[in-house]
Amino acid sequence: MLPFMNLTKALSDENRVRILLALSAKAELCVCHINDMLELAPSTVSKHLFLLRNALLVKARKDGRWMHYRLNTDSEAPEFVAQALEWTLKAVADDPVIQADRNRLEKILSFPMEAAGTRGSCLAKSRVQSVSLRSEPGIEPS
Amino acid sequence: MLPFMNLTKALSDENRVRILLALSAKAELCVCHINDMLELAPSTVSKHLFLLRNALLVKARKDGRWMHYRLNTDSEAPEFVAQALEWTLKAVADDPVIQADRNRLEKILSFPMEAAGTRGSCLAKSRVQSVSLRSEPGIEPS
DNA sequence: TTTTTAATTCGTTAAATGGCGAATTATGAG
DNA sequence: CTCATAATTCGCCATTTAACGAATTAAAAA
Repeated sequence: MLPFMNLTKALSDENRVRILLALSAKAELCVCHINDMLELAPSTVSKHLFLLRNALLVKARKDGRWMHYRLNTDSEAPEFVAQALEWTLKAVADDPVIQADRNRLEKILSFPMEAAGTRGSCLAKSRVQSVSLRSEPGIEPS
Repeated sequence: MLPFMNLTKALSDENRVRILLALSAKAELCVCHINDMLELAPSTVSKHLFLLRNALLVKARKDGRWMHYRLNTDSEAPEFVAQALEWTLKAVADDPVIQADRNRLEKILSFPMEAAGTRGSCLAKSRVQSVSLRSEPGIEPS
């Protein structure tokens, strides 16, 4: 019961669901990018990530001083976790909030020094000029 | 987003999950039987049932002064609700808490006036002699 | 009609949860 | 080594939520 309840509790917060969907779009994200996307304090995001990890929904990889999170789609993952992910991603993929997040993420990831892939990115935070959270789809690229 | 969050919040409480699994075993249950099974105040159970209904996980049918709840497996139910039910029932079906609930439910349902199916049952509450909640499977029939 | 009973609604309380900032830890840069 | 930065942990506050009992509503029984 406990693993299942950890999972449902993890899914019961909107910001945590937003994190999962961001990860579904990008395969792997640095914590600082998630911070930027959610516009929440790092300590808050850190707690969310802990709960997601505790629920086995995500895994973390340390790279220097950066932590990269990804969906736990590994084969060791329990089946009910895989099903939860599948279900969740499908259920909210088209939601306006999620679509706006995707747009924001693109902006955030494009900042550092061209598409370097991984690295040199967390300075971006100070530069992201408040892209107006949760504006509807047509935010205009630039 | 809101319908999905209503759903995950509904699933994030253990007692509500227990209700769902009880319904999965019996197809339809009177509120008073759920009260007995959970050993919670009627007002508490009522609120749980409201949240489950709000999440579209269950439906209610009024029969005289009794309310019968059942899983929402109707074809009108959104697909993500059906998937949530399928996922949930499978994930915890074998859990000790759920198994104990099943045993308790059998006892509770056997009380009224033989297997009348629907009716005359809620006097049972005062008669159920505290069957020791959450004892492991081997509770002994009688 | 009056009484009893099933269920819900309402009001209150205690516990859990989400949020933040400050302090801490770990690692790379100067 | 010293400083800066990414992330986490800790302590606190505001909000939410689960639980209860009392009051209310609805329907059958007396």
